[in-house]
Amino acid sequence: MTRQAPRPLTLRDVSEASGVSEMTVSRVLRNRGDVSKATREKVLLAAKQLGYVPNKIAGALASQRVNLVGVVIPSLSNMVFPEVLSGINQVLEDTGLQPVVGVTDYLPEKEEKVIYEMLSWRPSGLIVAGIEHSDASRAMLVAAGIPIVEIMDIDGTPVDCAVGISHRRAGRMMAQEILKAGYRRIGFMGTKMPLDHRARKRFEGLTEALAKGGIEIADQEFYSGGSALAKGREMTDAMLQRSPDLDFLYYSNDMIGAGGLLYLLDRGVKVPEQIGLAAFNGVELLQGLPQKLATMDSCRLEVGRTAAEIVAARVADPAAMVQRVVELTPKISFGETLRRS
Amino acid sequence: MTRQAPRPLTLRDVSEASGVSEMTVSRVLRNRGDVSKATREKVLLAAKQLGYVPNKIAGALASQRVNLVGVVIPSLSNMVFPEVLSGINQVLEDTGLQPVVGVTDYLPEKEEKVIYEMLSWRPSGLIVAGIEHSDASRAMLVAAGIPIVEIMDIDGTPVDCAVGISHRRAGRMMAQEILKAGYRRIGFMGTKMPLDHRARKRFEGLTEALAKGGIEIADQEFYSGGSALAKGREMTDAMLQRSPDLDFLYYSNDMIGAGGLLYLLDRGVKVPEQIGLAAFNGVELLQGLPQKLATMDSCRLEVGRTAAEIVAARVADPAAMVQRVVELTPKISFGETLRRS
DNA sequence: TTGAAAGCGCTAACAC
DNA sequence: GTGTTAGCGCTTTCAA
Repeated sequence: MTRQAPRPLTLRDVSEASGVSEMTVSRVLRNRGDVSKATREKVLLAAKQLGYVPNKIAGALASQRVNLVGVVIPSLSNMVFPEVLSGINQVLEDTGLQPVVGVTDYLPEKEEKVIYEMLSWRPSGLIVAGIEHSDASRAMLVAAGIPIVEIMDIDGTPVDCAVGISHRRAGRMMAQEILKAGYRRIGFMGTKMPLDHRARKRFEGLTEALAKGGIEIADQEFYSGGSALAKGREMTDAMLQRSPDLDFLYYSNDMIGAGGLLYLLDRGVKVPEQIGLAAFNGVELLQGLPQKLATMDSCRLEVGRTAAEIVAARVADPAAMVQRVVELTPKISFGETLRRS
Repeated sequence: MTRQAPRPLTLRDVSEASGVSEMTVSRVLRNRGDVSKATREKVLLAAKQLGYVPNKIAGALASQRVNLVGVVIPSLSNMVFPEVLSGINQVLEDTGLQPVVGVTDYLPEKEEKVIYEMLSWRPSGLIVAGIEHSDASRAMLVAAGIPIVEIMDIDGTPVDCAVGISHRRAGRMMAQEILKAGYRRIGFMGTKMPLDHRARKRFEGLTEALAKGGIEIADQEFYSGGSALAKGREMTDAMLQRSPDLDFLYYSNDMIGAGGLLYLLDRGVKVPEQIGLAAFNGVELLQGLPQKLATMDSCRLEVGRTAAEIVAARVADPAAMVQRVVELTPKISFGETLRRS
């Protein structure tokens, strides 16, 4: 039942097997410096035959260089974060840098822990979702002395760099479209927001811009946990029971929006004539719904790509000039659930 | 624009600041050995004031222990893998072990690269999705001398341990239900399968068991890329145009199944009377659909948890007796799209 | 083009 | 309870 744990191979083993000094073996394996073709081949052969896998721990300690980039995100179950990861991956793949993911579950204490753990591996850079952090987290980030990119939100003061959209502005933009379309009795549904700062900012932007048009949110409902699609149905049902006169429903994410849409269609409600709908994120899923939901693109892939590019540039040249705050512009997609004026 | 990169703090800095030897500082910071309360507090204070973050690279090299567990999965955009990760996380959280994720995009060459990179960090264990690997990958896994758990598929010979369901059996189980319900003209839709061994095995199990009932797949269609929900619609449309006499559609995953269901409901097709439907995975999303789709649970959370438990047990005690192959049983959920006999 | 020596920051093992 | 010594497996630096 026990698997024998053989002593892992070292450079020395390859050195002895090939009759070449450890130093030269190291050079061959890293493609550094000039090594004669003959030596190179001897070394490569020996390494392959032995099945040698270099020890990056020792390498990193000796060279003081680590090809790791920490990525700290709140969740993996919300599809938006894997998408950001994809963008990061795409860019890092060509740079020799490797992302290492940490998940915080939206908890500041856990974020502290994750950041601490990551920094203890001395990564070359760190990408962190959100621009709000505990004092302790900020202090660690500042002291780390590596490129830090805060992503997905630019409403605040970044530790170092920030890439993302303004969620307040996104909320305002949607509010303006809602007003322009002539909707007046507006209901809001979303996650409980104490810790989801981006959802909160969208809500604030929305209410602020609606207020300028002389309108207040007529009803609101929050959820946490469970199947978002099902929650969208439930909340929509509950809200329309309570406030049957609503003519517009804004959902803080696409999944609950999709649930709401399916619910209304089931009921034979005419969308967008009787009730208009809009959501947020622009997830791919929406493409398959019976009716296209109005939403806003949160630029997830581009956020990831840009953040990774900044890190890569700064790793390559610590003095590189990079734009400190990159604001991306969410595009509204009107779909078929928002009356056009 | 440049951020000064201060020399990172070392144990020595804490030692000097606190007037305690490096060794004792190390002991305090790791909660090892007996240290007087007074010393401990002096050290902790100094460490906190300086903002010291231990260097795990040096620690790992010195102690020959790394609290990392590699997790190799094909994709992050397919929700099933984040769910497995959740299970792994839940268990590892209490053990001091940390998952490190690598993504292969279903490509064997990339899997090799990812495994190689991971092993070069000398993790304490490795969890790999799938039981099919290139010879090179297998060789590395065998030679690593650490606990290896292959997950999500047990139809094959594991390198070390395996946890998951039998996809062949899952395919057979569903076929038996389809036959029992009296469906006869069956269409299959799924991803292109050359590299998705689990989907292929489900397909094989399905056809095999149908054959025993004297039935052959009447039509089939494969896709890759794009929004799965939308693809489900498109494929269903295409297939029913081509083979209007089908009375059952089997989808190799829930997303395309959901797309197909929405399509049929749009068209006013009576499900499951006119056409029966079934899919695979048991994702949460299905809860919000207008009609509950028949599916099978792939036990993702439990797979993750069990794999992590095995790794944790073997890390704690390399001689620990663990079950080599853990077969979980997928539960059929009949939903409302499969006629009951 | 190759090799030898020194040391990265920490911990195991042993002394006191 | 605390300190000292000797590496961990590599890479840097310098010499040949």
